[in-house]
Amino acid sequence: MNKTADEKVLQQPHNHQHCMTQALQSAEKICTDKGVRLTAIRKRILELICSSHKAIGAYELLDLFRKEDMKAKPVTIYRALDFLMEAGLVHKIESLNAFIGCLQAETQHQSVILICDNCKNAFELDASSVYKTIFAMSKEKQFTPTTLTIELHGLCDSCS
Amino acid sequence: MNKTADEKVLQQPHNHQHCMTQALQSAEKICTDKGVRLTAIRKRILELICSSHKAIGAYELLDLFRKEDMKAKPVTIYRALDFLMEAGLVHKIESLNAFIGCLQAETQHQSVILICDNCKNAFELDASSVYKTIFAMSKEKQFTPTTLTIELHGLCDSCS
DNA sequence: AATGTAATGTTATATTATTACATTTAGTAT
DNA sequence: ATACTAAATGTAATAATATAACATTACATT
Repeated sequence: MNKTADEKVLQQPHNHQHCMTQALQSAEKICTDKGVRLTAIRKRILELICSSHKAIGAYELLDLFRKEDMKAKPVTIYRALDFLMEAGLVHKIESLNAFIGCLQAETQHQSVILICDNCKNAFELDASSVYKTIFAMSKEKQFTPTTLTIELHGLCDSCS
Repeated sequence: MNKTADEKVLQQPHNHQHCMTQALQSAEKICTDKGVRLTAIRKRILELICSSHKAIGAYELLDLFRKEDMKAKPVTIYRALDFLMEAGLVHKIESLNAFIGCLQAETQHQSVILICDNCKNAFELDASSVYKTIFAMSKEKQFTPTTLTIELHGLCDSCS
């Protein structure tokens, strides 16, 4: 680890404000299309998640959110997370019990999540071919696949 | 779901006693080779895990183990699980917070875990090619991979 | 038998997540 | 505008999963 964790974000420096704006716009569009409501709480929690590319835990989110809404409880966060995941705006990283914002929520995608164990930045890599292979393998075993989770831990460029 | 969950186990009926015997023999061999101790607690917890192919939670294990050792505590189980995972004898299913015995602990393997959401039976499918692809993809992004988790939920042959 | 290390015992607590039910809010129909 | 309805949120409690810290015991080596 010869670079500081935040020296770069993800693979390359980027205008993070753009990520935020993009995520929020996608959220509005997706919710409108689905006919569901992106309420103030849900929107704010999405913003908090998307404020970095680091995986964030539900109780970390709660701490942040409480600064603005003292009466927030764990269930406030979990409800919002459930909604956002259902809408495809947020993904849960199972191996961390933490959450990240999705940068491609409007696009159908099948991805591997790369997780840097040093800086906790996590990002998705499209891996449709891998999905295809795994689904085919499972069907050969008479398995009917539904959800595939692929998480790769390691060190990102900045942290290695 | 037109068959009962236990009508068949995994993909085909099998002599489950053989799985147990095999797992325990592997465990002895692996521990001897590594120079670590398969104590009574560790062995018994491995047996409990391997008594079926269903993913089992730590507290379920605790309940079972307590029938034989009233003074067992959560940490008793977690310590044994840590040991068994370190030895490659048990895998954690991250998306379930549950554990399964490994049927090929002595062999180097890179696998996808197929998890039936009806009967909870889980089994590994070798997927080296998929690992290769994902590792290569990640390296292209200057990511240094360590651990890859692949979990496929769905319905097994018996339950679909 | 004395020693050092690994394993286990014991208590407490941290972390993650859900259930149940009351109340409020927002959209819809009248 | 008003009443109705369903969705969202408030609130309290608790369930489920996991770890920390320190004391004691067992085991292998000398």
